[in-house]
This record gives sequence, C-alpha cells and structure tokens, in this order.
Amino acid sequence: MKFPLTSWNLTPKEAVEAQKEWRSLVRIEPPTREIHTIAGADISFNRFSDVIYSAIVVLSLPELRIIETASVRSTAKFPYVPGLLSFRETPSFLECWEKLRTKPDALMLDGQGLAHPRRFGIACHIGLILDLPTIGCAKSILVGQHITLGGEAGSQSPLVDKTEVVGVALRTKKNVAPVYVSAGHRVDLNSAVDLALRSVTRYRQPEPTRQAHLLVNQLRRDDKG
DNA sequence: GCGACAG
DNA sequence: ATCTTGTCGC
Repeated sequence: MKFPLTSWNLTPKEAVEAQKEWRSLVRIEPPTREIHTIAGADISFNRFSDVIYSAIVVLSLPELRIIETASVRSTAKFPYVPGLLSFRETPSFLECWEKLRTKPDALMLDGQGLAHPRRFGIACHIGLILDLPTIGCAKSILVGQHITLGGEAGSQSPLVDKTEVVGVALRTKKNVAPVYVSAGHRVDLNSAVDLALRSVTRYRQPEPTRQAHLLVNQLRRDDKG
C-alpha cells in the first residue's frame, strides 16, 4: 500500500491511483451479523463557500425509529470531482462519526458504492475505513445503464457497466425516479438492495439518508441565521 | 476530439 | 450540491 486509507492531502491524480490501490481491499459478501441498526449520512453546503455540514442519523430496524443523531460544521479541503467524491466529503463525515456514541450495524451513504468507474465509490471508501457494512444509495447514475423500469414501487433492474453488474436501479415509490443501490463494503448486492427496501417508507429516498438530509439542511439553515 | 460526469 | 414559487398529481 502506497497510500494510507485516510490520506486526504492528495492531488486528484494521486487520488485516482489510491482508489485503484484500495479497491482490492473491498469485500463483497453477505453481512457477518444481523443488522438491527442502520445509519444514514449526508452533507450540505452553500454555493461558493468551502464550509460544509455533515450529519449522521442512526435508525432501528425494522421500526426505523431514530436512535441518535450527530452533526458537524467543517471546511472542505478537496474540490468536487466526479469519481472523487469521497475525498471531499469523508473528512467531514469522520468528524461527525467521532461524535456518534451509537455505532450502527450498517451505514448508507448518499452516493455510489461499486457503481463507480474504478469500483470504489464513497460507500466503499468509508466502509473500509470503518470496517463496517456500507451501501451506496445515489439519486443519479455515475456509470452504467439499465433497462426501463416498471412504474410500480419495488420495480428494479440491474445497473450494468461494461458487461458488469455494478448495482441496481430501484423504484422506491410509484411513478417516481428510481434510486441507484450498490454494495460498498462487507455486503453483497442482494443484501444491499434488501437493506434499502427495508429502509423505505413513503418517500423516494430510504429513511437513513432522507433523515440525514433533513437534519443537515436544518443545521445549515440555522447556521446562517 | 466529443460527450458524460455521485454530491 | 445550491439558487427558488407555484403547481400538477396521487
């Protein structure tokens, strides 16, 4: 390993090399233990500002009751570059994670896992750092394609990139755009989709990331005044 | 060279 | 991601 898993002072070019190196560490397998709690994480910021807000919400399964929340205001030190999202968001996420007392059995990230050009999206990166089962649940595609989905909730189709199934397009709500689920670390695609489905209520986004999104935006607004 | 491109 | 009001549909 040339780069430690938590190297943040890298140039975009080095970051790409680091991802190629780290991707072999990712383990795609069914979760080791049953998952009774799942957390969702999200970040938010103001345009033209490097101040970013991060939030994590831990929920119980199958009740989906909020057990604990944590949030933090920090500074972004890496630009947004498609394919290198984790280098921008993870430092802030980790600060927030430190404040969390209840460590969840699994984590859902707003972004990709294996559905990434180098098969190393933010869900893989954070999963490796925390050595925790993680799944990516993105609102749009980074790589891959899928056939048209049925309009009913629960409809799904494999997300394929260059002959490889990297995730699943999942319609979580009737006649509403699907979300894209992929495995991060220590989970396989089937369990990732199952976890996502178990976390869905009446909205497009599963509760973990939806609640984290609501909380982080609340923090950002309150911080403005 | 051209188009695509998580948040 | 963020900038933003009303409006169409279940």
